[in-house]
Amino acid sequence: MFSLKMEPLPESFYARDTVLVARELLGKKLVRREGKNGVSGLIIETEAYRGEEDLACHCRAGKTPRTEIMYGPAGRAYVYLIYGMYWLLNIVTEGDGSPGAVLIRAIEPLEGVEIIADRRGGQPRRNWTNGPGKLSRALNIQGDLNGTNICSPKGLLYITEGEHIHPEIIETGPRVGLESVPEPWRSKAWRFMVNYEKLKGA
DNA sequence: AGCACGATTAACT
DNA sequence: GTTAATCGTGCTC
Repeated sequence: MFSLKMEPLPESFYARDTVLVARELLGKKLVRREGKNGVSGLIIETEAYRGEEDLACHCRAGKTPRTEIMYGPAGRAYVYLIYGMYWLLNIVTEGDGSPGAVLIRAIEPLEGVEIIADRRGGQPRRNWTNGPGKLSRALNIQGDLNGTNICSPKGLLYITEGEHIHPEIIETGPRVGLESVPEPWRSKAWRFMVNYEKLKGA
């Protein structure tokens, strides 16, 4: 039986305020398709990066070859390499010409757990996908996915409805790793997390 | 052309 | 708590 919940979220979901999209992505299901294999997880942590004025956003440098994707239509993957070895997955938000993106920081594995276990071998389960570089390793997300349209049902990467998250188990705080970023951007509470222990207990 | 550094992670002491 | 790994990007010369 075909389920509407399997449909990727439409571009209109992402073409809204970046901070709102970051919050609403909690509980959604991130799906990576690789041939006949599928790996997925529930999004449990995100961060918003919005506009050229946000000195933590790569867009602070304006439109460059790297940031160009964030100036285009919403619902595309912005994937970039950091520290020469970790790929980080973002989803482009806002409208054409208004740059912004949501960093996916952590997921809870749902499907393809054996594949994830292989790729994250040697690590305890709780450390499989609890960081942006780790989840990219688990889902085989690399630079070739930069620019991918994540609204396509046949795509290599997309997001569907997942679980409803009760507001009481959502936590917020400053974004991670911005020690050298000036205020007020360093302290903006644009990080959103699901308290997963409470989620499982619910 | 050269350089400093980063939205991180894992392995150290 | 501390630190190495490793390279694309944006800025300076």
